[in-house]
Amino acid sequence: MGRPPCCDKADVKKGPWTPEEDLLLGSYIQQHGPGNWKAVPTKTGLMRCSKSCRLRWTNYLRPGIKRGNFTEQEERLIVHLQALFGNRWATIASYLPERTDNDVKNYWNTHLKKKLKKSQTLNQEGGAVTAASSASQPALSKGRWETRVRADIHMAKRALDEALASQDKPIGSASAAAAATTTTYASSAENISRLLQGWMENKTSSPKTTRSNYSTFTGASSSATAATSKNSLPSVTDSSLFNLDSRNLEGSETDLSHGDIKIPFLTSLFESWLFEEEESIEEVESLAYV
DNA sequence: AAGGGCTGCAACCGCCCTCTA
DNA sequence: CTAGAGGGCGGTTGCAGCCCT
Repeated sequence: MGRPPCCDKADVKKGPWTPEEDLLLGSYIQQHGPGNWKAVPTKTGLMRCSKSCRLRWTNYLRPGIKRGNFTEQEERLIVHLQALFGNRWATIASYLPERTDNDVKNYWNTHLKKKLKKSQTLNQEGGAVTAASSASQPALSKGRWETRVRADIHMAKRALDEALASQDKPIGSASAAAAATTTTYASSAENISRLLQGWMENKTSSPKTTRSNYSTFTGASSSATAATSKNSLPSVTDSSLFNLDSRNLEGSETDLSHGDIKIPFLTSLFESWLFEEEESIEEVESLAYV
């Protein structure tokens, strides 16, 4: 007994989006901005469900989305964040502003899972313990576990810093992204024109027009993230991050309700750890994975 | 060269949360 | 306070392209 579907399935088109549909959606959002998704299909004439429109925008048409291979730093960041937060892809993706949660999720499921499994096997043979495998380790004492979580946060933070430094690009947070609305929609015009151009080229010249080829044309500028800087990293105290309801915890591979440690405790712990002086980092790291 | 299995990713589904009337 | 609508999120599926035999 779930909710009724968001739209009448009989009238709704499904499957891959065409360039024409993308153009319609993109130009509508450029004019009106994202939101009020319910109205989008009727206003644009798209025979798509409102959710499908939102998904297409957030995962694909939205400016500032980086496509293609993940860098080693992004990879490391995902591994650390996954160890910390479990499968909360939206949270993890918020630390990778140019990637969507769907991208991160897909990358995890198709690449990193296998990679980690492989390295875990090697580690078991060799006796080493990696950060990524820590979630599957036997139960730790409370103090030990705290130390490990702390080290994880530090490592994640460091990986993020490294990633940011190497990108030499500013990072966006949800609130800052909202503030950058004007820039965002300005750049979507460029996005759409590139999209169409690519589509035309594909139609005329490419013998192997694929869905993914088409997809690459929507790789857009990073202007959506331009409004913020490295100094305004998304805070772990964001309600989104600590929206640790039962569903989230159940699905998480990292047990944040470990033993007697309750979520409010963790929240304050995270806050204090992240914003206090960076003391004894070496000590923390040396203790972390023993 | 062909075809069967595998892989990667876009899109869908359904549940949950939040907001508003 | 409550119910319903809209939006967000994570899990899963379907299919196009690739790879291997």
